[in-house]
Amino acid sequence: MGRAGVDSVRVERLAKSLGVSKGSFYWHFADRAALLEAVMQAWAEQGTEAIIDAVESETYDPSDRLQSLFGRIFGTPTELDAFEAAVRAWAAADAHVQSIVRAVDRRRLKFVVDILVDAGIHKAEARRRANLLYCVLIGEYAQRSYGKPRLDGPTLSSMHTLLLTPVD
Amino acid sequence: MGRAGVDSVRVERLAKSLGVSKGSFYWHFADRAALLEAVMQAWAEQGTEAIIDAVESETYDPSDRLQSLFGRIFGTPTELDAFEAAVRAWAAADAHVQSIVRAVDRRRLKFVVDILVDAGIHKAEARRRANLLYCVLIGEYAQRSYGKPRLDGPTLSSMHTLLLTPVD
DNA sequence: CAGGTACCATACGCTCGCGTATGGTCAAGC
DNA sequence: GCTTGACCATACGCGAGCGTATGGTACCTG
Repeated sequence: MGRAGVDSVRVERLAKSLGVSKGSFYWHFADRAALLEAVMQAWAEQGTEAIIDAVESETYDPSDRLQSLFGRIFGTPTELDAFEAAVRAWAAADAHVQSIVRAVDRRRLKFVVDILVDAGIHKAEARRRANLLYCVLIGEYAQRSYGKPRLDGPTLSSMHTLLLTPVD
Repeated sequence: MGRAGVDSVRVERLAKSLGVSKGSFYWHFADRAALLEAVMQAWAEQGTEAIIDAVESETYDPSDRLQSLFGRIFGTPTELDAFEAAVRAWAAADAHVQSIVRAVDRRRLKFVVDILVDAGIHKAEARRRANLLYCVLIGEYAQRSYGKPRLDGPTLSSMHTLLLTPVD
Protein backbone atom coordinates (compact mmCIF):
# COMPACT_ATOMS: atom_id res chain seq x y z
CA MET A 1 0.00 0.00 0.00
CA GLY A 2 2.60 2.53 -1.13
CA ARG A 3 1.99 6.23 -1.08
CA ALA A 4 0.71 8.00 -4.14
CA GLY A 5 1.83 11.14 -5.87
CA VAL A 6 3.60 13.96 -4.15
CA ASP A 7 3.27 12.29 -0.78
CA SER A 8 5.57 9.58 -1.98
CA VAL A 9 8.53 11.92 -2.19
CA ARG A 10 10.29 11.79 1.13
CA VAL A 11 13.52 13.65 1.63
CA GLU A 12 15.27 10.83 3.43
CA ARG A 13 14.43 8.32 0.73
CA LEU A 14 15.38 10.80 -1.96
CA ALA A 15 18.71 11.59 -0.36
CA LYS A 16 19.51 7.93 -0.02
CA SER A 17 18.62 7.13 -3.62
CA LEU A 18 20.86 9.98 -4.65
CA GLY A 19 23.68 8.56 -2.58
CA VAL A 20 23.76 11.67 -0.49
CA SER A 21 23.13 12.48 3.14
CA LYS A 22 20.13 14.28 4.54
CA GLY A 23 22.34 17.08 5.79
CA SER A 24 23.48 17.64 2.24
CA PHE A 25 19.93 17.83 1.01
CA TYR A 26 19.11 20.52 3.53
CA TRP A 27 22.09 22.51 2.35
CA HIS A 28 20.53 22.81 -1.10
CA PHE A 29 16.90 23.16 -0.10
CA ALA A 30 15.41 25.00 2.84
CA ASP A 31 12.92 22.21 3.43
CA ARG A 32 10.81 19.64 1.65
CA ALA A 33 8.34 22.28 0.51
CA ALA A 34 11.13 24.21 -1.19
CA LEU A 35 12.09 21.14 -3.19
CA LEU A 36 8.53 20.57 -4.31
CA GLU A 37 8.17 24.23 -5.17
CA ALA A 38 11.30 24.08 -7.30
CA VAL A 39 9.99 21.04 -9.13
CA MET A 40 6.69 22.79 -9.74
CA GLN A 41 8.43 25.84 -11.12
CA ALA A 42 10.57 23.77 -13.46
CA TRP A 43 7.50 21.95 -14.70
CA ALA A 44 5.50 25.14 -15.20
CA GLU A 45 8.29 26.85 -17.08
CA GLN A 46 9.67 24.07 -19.23
CA GLY A 47 7.06 21.39 -19.72
CA THR A 48 4.57 23.50 -21.60
CA GLU A 49 6.52 26.09 -23.50
CA ALA A 50 9.01 23.61 -24.90
CA ILE A 51 6.28 21.68 -26.66
CA ILE A 52 4.50 24.77 -27.91
CA ASP A 53 7.72 26.17 -29.36
CA ALA A 54 8.56 22.88 -31.03
CA VAL A 55 5.15 22.62 -32.65
CA GLU A 56 5.09 26.22 -33.77
CA SER A 57 8.52 26.06 -35.31
CA GLU A 58 7.62 22.92 -37.21
CA THR A 59 4.69 23.91 -39.36
CA TYR A 60 2.06 26.56 -39.92
CA ASP A 61 -0.78 24.43 -41.17
CA PRO A 62 -3.36 24.04 -38.39
CA SER A 63 -4.12 20.43 -39.16
CA ASP A 64 -0.42 19.59 -39.19
CA ARG A 65 0.15 21.53 -36.02
CA LEU A 66 -2.54 19.51 -34.33
CA GLN A 67 -0.94 16.36 -35.66
CA SER A 68 2.44 17.42 -34.41
CA LEU A 69 1.04 18.31 -31.02
CA PHE A 70 -0.61 14.90 -30.77
CA GLY A 71 2.65 13.21 -31.55
CA ARG A 72 4.35 15.07 -28.75
CA ILE A 73 1.79 14.77 -25.99
CA PHE A 74 0.26 11.42 -26.79
CA GLY A 75 3.43 9.77 -28.02
CA THR A 76 5.83 7.59 -26.11
CA PRO A 77 5.22 7.87 -22.39
CA THR A 78 7.82 9.54 -20.22
CA GLU A 79 8.27 9.89 -16.48
CA LEU A 80 6.71 13.32 -16.85
CA ASP A 81 3.32 11.73 -17.49
CA ALA A 82 3.17 10.50 -13.94
CA PHE A 83 4.05 13.96 -12.78
CA GLU A 84 1.26 15.48 -14.84
CA ALA A 85 -1.19 13.22 -13.08
CA ALA A 86 0.30 13.64 -9.63
CA VAL A 87 0.43 17.40 -9.81
CA ARG A 88 -3.32 17.52 -10.32
CA ALA A 89 -4.08 15.41 -7.33
CA TRP A 90 -1.76 17.67 -5.43
CA ALA A 91 -3.49 20.80 -6.64
CA ALA A 92 -6.69 19.60 -5.06
CA ALA A 93 -5.10 20.01 -1.65
CA ASP A 94 -2.85 23.03 -2.10
CA ALA A 95 -4.03 26.44 -3.20
CA HIS A 96 -0.62 27.58 -4.40
CA VAL A 97 -0.08 24.54 -6.58
CA GLN A 98 -3.61 25.01 -7.79
CA SER A 99 -2.91 28.50 -9.06
CA ILE A 100 0.18 27.31 -10.93
CA VAL A 101 -1.66 24.41 -12.53
CA ARG A 102 -4.52 26.69 -13.52
CA ALA A 103 -2.06 29.03 -15.24
CA VAL A 104 -0.46 26.14 -17.11
CA ASP A 105 -3.88 24.88 -18.15
CA ARG A 106 -4.85 28.31 -19.44
CA ARG A 107 -1.69 28.61 -21.49
CA ARG A 108 -2.13 25.21 -23.08
CA LEU A 109 -5.79 25.75 -23.73
CA LYS A 110 -5.09 29.00 -25.50
CA PHE A 111 -2.58 27.28 -27.74
CA VAL A 112 -5.10 24.70 -28.84
CA VAL A 113 -7.88 27.23 -29.28
CA ASP A 114 -5.64 29.23 -31.61
CA ILE A 115 -4.94 26.18 -33.70
CA LEU A 116 -8.62 25.34 -34.03
CA VAL A 117 -9.52 28.92 -34.88
CA ASP A 118 -6.84 28.91 -37.55
CA ALA A 119 -8.45 25.76 -38.86
CA GLY A 120 -11.62 27.71 -39.46
CA ILE A 121 -13.66 26.80 -36.43
CA HIS A 122 -15.38 29.73 -34.80
CA LYS A 123 -14.06 30.85 -31.50
CA ALA A 124 -16.81 29.60 -29.19
CA GLU A 125 -16.76 26.12 -30.66
CA ALA A 126 -12.98 26.14 -30.73
CA ARG A 127 -12.94 26.81 -27.02
CA ARG A 128 -15.30 23.94 -26.38
CA ARG A 129 -13.29 21.50 -28.47
CA ALA A 130 -10.01 22.64 -26.97
CA ASN A 131 -11.50 22.04 -23.57
CA LEU A 132 -12.49 18.55 -24.58
CA LEU A 133 -9.09 17.81 -26.03
CA TYR A 134 -7.49 18.99 -22.86
CA CYS A 135 -9.73 16.76 -20.80
CA VAL A 136 -8.69 13.86 -23.00
CA LEU A 137 -5.07 14.72 -22.33
CA ILE A 138 -5.45 14.90 -18.56
CA GLY A 139 -7.53 11.76 -18.53
CA GLU A 140 -4.99 9.95 -20.64
CA TYR A 141 -2.15 10.88 -18.32
CA ALA A 142 -4.17 9.75 -15.33
CA GLN A 143 -4.90 6.42 -16.91
CA ARG A 144 -1.34 5.88 -18.07
CA SER A 145 -0.24 6.24 -14.50
CA TYR A 146 -1.97 3.00 -13.67
CA GLY A 147 -1.00 1.11 -16.73
CA LYS A 148 -3.54 1.73 -19.46
CA PRO A 149 -1.79 1.52 -22.84
CA ARG A 150 -1.55 4.85 -24.59
CA LEU A 151 -4.08 5.98 -27.18
CA ASP A 152 -3.17 4.29 -30.44
CA GLY A 153 -2.71 5.80 -33.87
CA PRO A 154 -6.22 5.19 -35.20
CA THR A 155 -7.75 6.71 -32.09
CA LEU A 156 -5.60 9.81 -32.38
CA SER A 157 -6.48 10.05 -36.02
CA SER A 158 -10.14 9.73 -35.14
CA MET A 159 -9.86 12.50 -32.62
CA HIS A 160 -7.98 14.61 -35.12
CA THR A 161 -10.80 14.20 -37.58
CA LEU A 162 -13.51 14.90 -35.04
CA LEU A 163 -11.82 18.01 -33.70
CA LEU A 164 -11.55 19.47 -37.19
CA THR A 165 -15.02 18.44 -38.27
CA PRO A 166 -16.76 21.56 -39.67
CA VAL A 167 -19.50 22.92 -37.45
CA ASP A 168 -22.90 22.23 -38.98
CA MET B 1 0.73 21.99 2.12
CA GLY B 2 -1.99 19.47 2.94
CA ARG B 3 -1.85 15.88 1.86
CA ALA B 4 -3.56 14.82 -1.30
CA GLY B 5 -5.89 11.97 -2.07
CA VAL B 6 -5.91 8.76 -0.16
CA ASP B 7 -2.97 9.82 1.93
CA SER B 8 -5.13 12.48 3.47
CA VAL B 9 -7.36 9.97 5.20
CA ARG B 10 -5.92 9.36 8.64
CA VAL B 11 -7.72 7.19 11.10
CA GLU B 12 -7.22 9.49 14.05
CA ARG B 13 -8.56 12.50 12.18
CA LEU B 14 -11.44 10.44 10.82
CA ALA B 15 -12.38 9.10 14.23
CA LYS B 16 -12.31 12.57 15.70
CA SER B 17 -14.45 14.05 12.94
CA LEU B 18 -16.90 11.23 13.52
CA GLY B 19 -16.97 12.04 17.22
CA VAL B 20 -15.63 8.61 18.02
CA SER B 21 -12.52 7.25 19.61
CA LYS B 22 -9.70 5.49 17.85
CA GLY B 23 -10.35 2.36 19.85
CA SER B 24 -13.84 2.31 18.45
CA PHE B 25 -12.56 2.62 14.93
CA TYR B 26 -10.31 -0.36 15.36
CA TRP B 27 -13.24 -2.35 16.59
CA HIS B 28 -14.95 -1.94 13.24
CA PHE B 29 -11.94 -2.13 10.97
CA ALA B 30 -8.86 -4.30 11.29
CA ASP B 31 -6.62 -1.46 10.23
CA ARG B 32 -6.44 1.55 7.96
CA ALA B 33 -5.99 -0.62 4.89
CA ALA B 34 -9.21 -2.46 5.66
CA LEU B 35 -11.11 0.79 5.72
CA LEU B 36 -9.68 1.87 2.38
CA GLU B 37 -10.42 -1.54 0.93
CA ALA B 38 -14.03 -1.29 2.06
CA VAL B 39 -14.37 2.13 0.47
CA MET B 40 -12.90 0.81 -2.76
CA GLN B 41 -15.31 -2.10 -2.81
CA ALA B 42 -18.29 0.15 -2.22
CA TRP B 43 -17.16 2.43 -5.02
CA ALA B 44 -16.54 -0.44 -7.44
CA GLU B 45 -19.91 -2.02 -6.74
CA GLN B 46 -22.19 0.96 -6.50
CA GLY B 47 -20.69 3.91 -8.34
CA THR B 48 -20.76 2.39 -11.78
CA GLU B 49 -23.66 0.03 -11.90
CA ALA B 50 -26.12 2.51 -10.39
CA ILE B 51 -25.59 4.94 -13.23
CA ILE B 52 -25.68 2.28 -15.91
CA ASP B 53 -28.94 0.90 -14.56
CA ALA B 54 -30.49 4.33 -14.35
CA VAL B 55 -29.57 5.18 -17.92
CA GLU B 56 -30.71 1.85 -19.29
CA SER B 57 -34.04 2.00 -17.57
CA GLU B 58 -34.69 5.48 -18.87
CA THR B 59 -34.57 5.15 -22.64
CA TYR B 60 -33.58 2.88 -25.48
CA ASP B 61 -32.58 5.44 -28.05
CA PRO B 62 -28.78 5.54 -28.25
CA SER B 63 -28.58 9.28 -28.66
CA ASP B 64 -30.85 9.81 -25.67
CA ARG B 65 -28.94 7.28 -23.65
CA LEU B 66 -25.76 9.19 -24.33
CA GLN B 67 -27.53 12.37 -23.35
CA SER B 68 -28.79 10.82 -20.17
CA LEU B 69 -25.36 9.48 -19.34
CA PHE B 70 -23.84 12.90 -19.85
CA GLY B 71 -26.34 14.44 -17.50
CA ARG B 72 -25.42 11.96 -14.82
CA ILE B 73 -21.66 11.96 -15.06
CA PHE B 74 -21.01 15.53 -16.13
CA GLY B 75 -23.83 17.10 -14.15
CA THR B 76 -23.68 18.68 -10.75
CA PRO B 77 -20.45 17.81 -8.99
CA THR B 78 -20.56 15.55 -5.95
CA GLU B 79 -18.00 14.51 -3.40
CA LEU B 80 -17.59 11.36 -5.42
CA ASP B 81 -15.82 13.31 -8.14
CA ALA B 82 -12.87 13.90 -5.88
CA PHE B 83 -12.83 10.22 -5.10
CA GLU B 84 -12.79 9.34 -8.79
CA ALA B 85 -9.69 11.46 -9.20
CA ALA B 86 -8.00 10.31 -6.02
CA VAL B 87 -8.54 6.66 -6.68
CA ARG B 88 -6.60 6.95 -9.91
CA ALA B 89 -3.62 8.54 -8.29
CA TRP B 90 -3.81 5.79 -5.74
CA ALA B 91 -3.93 3.09 -8.39
CA ALA B 92 -0.58 4.26 -9.68
CA ALA B 93 1.01 3.12 -6.43
CA ASP B 94 -1.01 0.04 -5.51
CA ALA B 95 -1.41 -3.01 -7.69
CA HIS B 96 -4.56 -4.20 -6.00
CA VAL B 97 -6.34 -0.88 -6.38
CA GLN B 98 -5.08 -0.83 -9.92
CA SER B 99 -6.80 -4.08 -10.79
CA ILE B 100 -10.08 -2.85 -9.33
CA VAL B 101 -9.91 0.43 -11.21
CA ARG B 102 -9.08 -1.39 -14.42
CA ALA B 103 -12.13 -3.58 -14.00
CA VAL B 104 -14.36 -0.56 -13.40
CA ASP B 105 -12.90 1.15 -16.43
CA ARG B 106 -13.57 -1.89 -18.59
CA ARG B 107 -17.16 -2.09 -17.45
CA ARG B 108 -17.83 1.58 -18.16
CA LEU B 109 -16.07 1.47 -21.49
CA LYS B 110 -18.15 -1.49 -22.61
CA PHE B 111 -21.31 0.39 -21.72
CA VAL B 112 -20.35 3.35 -23.89
CA VAL B 113 -19.16 1.17 -26.74
CA ASP B 114 -22.53 -0.56 -26.80
CA ILE B 115 -24.34 2.75 -27.00
CA LEU B 116 -22.21 3.93 -29.89
CA VAL B 117 -22.58 0.66 -31.74
CA ASP B 118 -26.35 0.92 -31.31
CA ALA B 119 -26.06 4.38 -32.79
CA GLY B 120 -24.69 2.83 -35.95
CA ILE B 121 -20.98 3.35 -35.50
CA HIS B 122 -18.91 0.34 -36.36
CA LYS B 123 -17.27 -1.45 -33.51
CA ALA B 124 -13.66 -0.40 -34.01
CA GLU B 125 -14.53 3.25 -34.25
CA ALA B 126 -16.98 2.95 -31.38
CA ARG B 127 -14.20 1.63 -29.21
CA ARG B 128 -11.99 4.53 -30.12
CA ARG B 129 -14.64 7.12 -29.41
CA ALA B 130 -15.65 5.47 -26.17
CA ASN B 131 -12.03 5.56 -25.16
CA LEU B 132 -11.89 9.25 -25.90
CA LEU B 133 -15.08 9.94 -24.02
CA TYR B 134 -13.75 8.08 -21.06
CA CYS B 135 -10.55 10.10 -21.15
CA VAL B 136 -12.66 13.24 -21.15
CA LEU B 137 -14.50 11.96 -18.11
CA ILE B 138 -11.38 11.15 -16.13
CA GLY B 139 -9.77 14.39 -17.17
CA GLU B 140 -12.84 16.33 -16.19
CA TYR B 141 -12.92 14.76 -12.73
CA ALA B 142 -9.25 15.51 -12.26
CA GLN B 143 -9.73 19.13 -13.20
CA ARG B 144 -12.81 19.54 -11.06
CA SER B 145 -10.79 18.47 -8.10
CA TYR B 146 -8.77 21.64 -8.34
CA GLY B 147 -11.58 23.97 -9.12
CA LYS B 148 -12.15 24.06 -12.86
CA PRO B 149 -15.85 24.71 -13.53
CA ARG B 150 -17.61 21.74 -15.02
CA LEU B 151 -18.12 21.30 -18.74
CA ASP B 152 -21.07 23.47 -19.74
CA GLY B 153 -24.13 22.57 -21.75
CA PRO B 154 -22.91 23.69 -25.16
CA THR B 155 -19.67 21.77 -24.70
CA LEU B 156 -21.50 18.61 -23.79
CA SER B 157 -23.78 19.10 -26.73
CA SER B 158 -20.76 19.57 -28.96
CA MET B 159 -19.24 16.38 -27.70
CA HIS B 160 -22.54 14.59 -28.15
CA THR B 161 -22.62 15.68 -31.76
CA LEU B 162 -19.01 14.78 -32.42
CA LEU B 163 -19.30 11.33 -30.85
CA LEU B 164 -22.30 10.50 -33.02
CA THR B 165 -20.87 12.00 -36.20
CA PRO B 166 -21.10 9.34 -38.92
CA VAL B 167 -17.79 7.84 -39.94
CA ASP B 168 -16.77 9.08 -43.36
C1' DC C 1 49.40 29.60 7.17
C1' DA C 2 44.96 31.45 9.22
C1' DG C 3 40.55 32.06 8.33
C1' DG C 4 36.55 31.86 5.41
C1' DT C 5 33.31 29.51 2.33
C1' DA C 6 31.07 25.73 0.24
C1' DC C 7 29.63 21.39 0.83
C1' DC C 8 28.70 16.99 3.12
C1' DA C 9 27.87 13.49 7.12
C1' DT C 10 26.19 11.84 11.67
C1' DA C 11 23.35 12.25 15.35
C1' DC C 12 19.64 14.09 17.76
C1' DG C 13 14.92 15.97 19.10
C1' DC C 14 10.35 16.13 17.95
C1' DT C 15 5.72 15.31 15.86
C1' DC C 16 2.37 12.49 13.53
C1' DG C 17 0.01 8.68 13.24
C1' DC C 18 -0.48 3.56 13.38
C1' DG C 19 -1.83 -0.31 15.97
C1' DT C 20 -2.49 -2.48 20.69
C1' DA C 21 -3.31 -3.04 25.61
C1' DT C 22 -6.35 -2.40 29.01
C1' DG C 23 -10.44 -1.37 31.09
C1' DG C 24 -15.15 0.63 31.21
C1' DT C 25 -20.40 0.44 30.11
C1' DC C 26 -24.63 -1.55 28.91
C1' DA C 27 -27.87 -4.85 27.43
C1' DA C 28 -29.23 -9.76 26.90
C1' DG C 29 -29.56 -14.31 28.70
C1' DC C 30 -29.13 -17.96 32.06
C1' DG D 1 -27.38 -10.95 39.87
C1' DC D 2 -23.65 -12.69 37.41
C1' DT D 3 -21.65 -13.56 33.07
C1' DT D 4 -20.91 -12.79 28.34
C1' DG D 5 -20.54 -10.19 24.29
C1' DA D 6 -20.76 -5.89 21.76
C1' DC D 7 -19.08 -1.53 21.69
C1' DC D 8 -16.35 2.46 23.13
C1' DA D 9 -12.44 5.24 25.55
C1' DT D 10 -7.74 6.21 27.34
C1' DA D 11 -3.14 5.36 27.30
C1' DC D 12 0.87 3.46 25.56
C1' DG D 13 4.78 1.68 22.42
C1' DC D 14 6.80 2.41 18.27
C1' DG D 15 8.45 3.64 13.54
C1' DA D 16 8.64 7.10 9.85
C1' DG D 17 10.17 11.21 8.62
C1' DC D 18 11.04 16.27 9.24
C1' DG D 19 14.25 19.71 10.44
C1' DT D 20 18.51 21.07 13.21
C1' DA D 21 22.88 20.84 15.69
C1' DT D 22 27.35 19.87 15.30
C1' DG D 23 31.45 18.80 13.20
C1' DG D 24 34.25 17.41 9.34
C1' DT D 25 36.85 18.18 4.67
C1' DA D 26 38.65 20.72 0.96
C1' DC D 27 39.48 24.62 -1.54
C1' DC D 28 40.27 29.39 -1.77
C1' DT D 29 42.11 33.94 -0.48
C1' DG D 30 44.58 37.31 1.94
